[in-house]
Amino acid sequence: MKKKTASRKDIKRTPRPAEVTIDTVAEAAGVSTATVSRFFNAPQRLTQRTTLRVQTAVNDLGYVPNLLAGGLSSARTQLIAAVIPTITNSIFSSTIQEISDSLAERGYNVVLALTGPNDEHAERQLLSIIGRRPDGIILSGAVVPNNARAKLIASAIPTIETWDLPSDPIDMVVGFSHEAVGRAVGMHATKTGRRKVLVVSAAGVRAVARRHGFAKVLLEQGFPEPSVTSFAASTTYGNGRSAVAAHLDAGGRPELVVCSSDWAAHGALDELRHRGIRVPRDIAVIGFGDSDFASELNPSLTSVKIDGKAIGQQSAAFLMKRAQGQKIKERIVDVGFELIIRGSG
Amino acid sequence: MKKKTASRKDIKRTPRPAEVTIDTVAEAAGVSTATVSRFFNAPQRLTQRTTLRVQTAVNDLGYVPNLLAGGLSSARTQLIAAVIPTITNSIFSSTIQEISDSLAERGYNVVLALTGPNDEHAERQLLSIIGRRPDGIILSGAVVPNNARAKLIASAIPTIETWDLPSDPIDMVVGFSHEAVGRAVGMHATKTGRRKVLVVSAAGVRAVARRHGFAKVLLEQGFPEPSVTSFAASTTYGNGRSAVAAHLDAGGRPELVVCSSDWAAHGALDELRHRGIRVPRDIAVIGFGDSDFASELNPSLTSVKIDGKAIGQQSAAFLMKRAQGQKIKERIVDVGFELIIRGSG
DNA sequence: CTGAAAGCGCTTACAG
DNA sequence: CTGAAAGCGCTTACAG
Repeated sequence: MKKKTASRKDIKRTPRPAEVTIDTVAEAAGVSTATVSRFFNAPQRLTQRTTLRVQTAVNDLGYVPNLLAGGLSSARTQLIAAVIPTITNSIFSSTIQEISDSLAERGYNVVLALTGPNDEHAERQLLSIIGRRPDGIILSGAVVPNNARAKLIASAIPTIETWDLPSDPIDMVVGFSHEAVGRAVGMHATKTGRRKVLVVSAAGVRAVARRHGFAKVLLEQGFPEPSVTSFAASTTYGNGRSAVAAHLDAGGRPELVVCSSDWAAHGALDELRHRGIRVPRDIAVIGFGDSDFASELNPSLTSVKIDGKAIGQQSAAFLMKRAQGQKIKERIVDVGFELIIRGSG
Repeated sequence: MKKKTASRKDIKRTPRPAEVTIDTVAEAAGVSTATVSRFFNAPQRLTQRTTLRVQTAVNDLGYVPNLLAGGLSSARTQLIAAVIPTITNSIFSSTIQEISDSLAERGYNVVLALTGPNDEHAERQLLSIIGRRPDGIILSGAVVPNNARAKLIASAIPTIETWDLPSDPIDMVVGFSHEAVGRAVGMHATKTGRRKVLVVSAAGVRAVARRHGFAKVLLEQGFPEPSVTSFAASTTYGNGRSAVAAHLDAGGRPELVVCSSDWAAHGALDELRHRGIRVPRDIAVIGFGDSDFASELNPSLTSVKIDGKAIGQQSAAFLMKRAQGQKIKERIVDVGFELIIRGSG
């Protein structure tokens, strides 16, 4: 015996809510779906008359092409993945902003992978990102677990490591040497004769690389090894204040405070002023990042400028070249950095 | 006569680079593609023996499911779109971070739409985002052009407007009243008897709403209308300094400086100290956002705290409810705010 | 618990 | 310049 429901008209499957598809548009315009597709992807191939008819149908129906279907069909998703540790206070924002801005008019969007606190989280994010088959992946400051790294390579998705110069690159690189930054700051410190140094630093690999480059130069010049106060995440204003306060309270008498961010440097400056210590006469302060406020402080802040926007531009250019099937000979670009010496020492 | 190329073996189309697909895995595991699909989406429906076979094949082949195909087929993309003006110095970061974090383990990713400087740019970003058929759209601080707004509504994608309480919501809302924030600050100002006020404000609709709420209370209490220095984008440290400097240089003698961001307030504090003006004795300063450094400043900064993380949590909860097909009765949530009175007045 | 097969909404090589 | 039709890699209602 048939079920009651089986006797109802022709309902076989639970129907999806009707979507305006390319078929709807094609029918309304009296053309084939191929023509509607060309209207969006190769408009120069249509006659004016055809263009007009499709345009009208598209407008009337409010049609928005389904990019999932398009991407699946064409193997181009117009999606760029940005892999960063967190989005909050990210020093990489300018790079991502630039990538988004410069690729937006070609229809690209940026999808985020926030690798977060641990490897499992990072791994899961990376895998789902690979599953979305982006046309490019930008890695900035994120640690890629080994398994994810292998799948990344196997995926053959154009990948750009940025804000660093990895010794064993996955694919393309647009960055600078953190070690070299540390050495440059170290040269400056030794040149100005500041022997006793407090370093306020994040614990990430890149901040540590800067710290090592810095210490290396000091030791080479016969200076004592710097004191270090380390913080798990990127250093904040409060970190700078408290690190300086604790160091001084413990009897430290530094001649220079080097911070892994301008925020921490700002905090250091304020703590020193609060204690009536003169900058740079008694103690010099150096930051990192050359934030918008660095030049506005009193005294203005010596810092290391990284051109995050240029990193974004170069990365976008790399991806567009790959998208056009061009080979890239020089796949590693060192954008360098600039030590900007200002009033703080 | 046949073309030469036509006689070569069976080449009909330019083949794509071979991808490891669900078919590859199914064959290797000796099961159907349906079973492989279930391995990922409904593992509890498989026997242990089957699970093991599929698992092995997946590992051996390094298979990563194509989420475009999955999304197209299931009409669930596991993609959440975050629509914000810019990613640089975004006050909305905490909200997006929270959404990403809380939805990550369910396989969701966040795709960005940076609406940017003008309506055309915003429109294009929104349209391509709609084309990606996200399972939810979070709007924060972005202005949605009318045409895009219509398509958004037509798309039937669950949409949440955040960080505001729009009078004519698109769908769901998780935010607070900027007007009410302004009034609260105004009440505080009148209570403390500060009659002459300088407002340092961004020109965006929300900053302006706060400013209006603020001015309204002052006028109602018989206080004079505040002076206003307005900036196009969100206010920076430098903006705060220069606005205060210009105002004082022009002969202004305010008793209170209200800023549309903590950064500007920080700049205002520094400019006042630089001029030997005591805070809060001579002039009080109030910020907005309760940034991490607000409580660390000297004097500590009075500010308005918005719980951006809570906005993200509530938004994620809304989306998950919708994803499970639940109806939401109360679609507008006012998360409120908190005026935190500290040392600066 | 598992499989065969239809279908998701596009793109594109061919043919005309 | 335009169309018919195969194919992209999945999911899922049915059937067994």
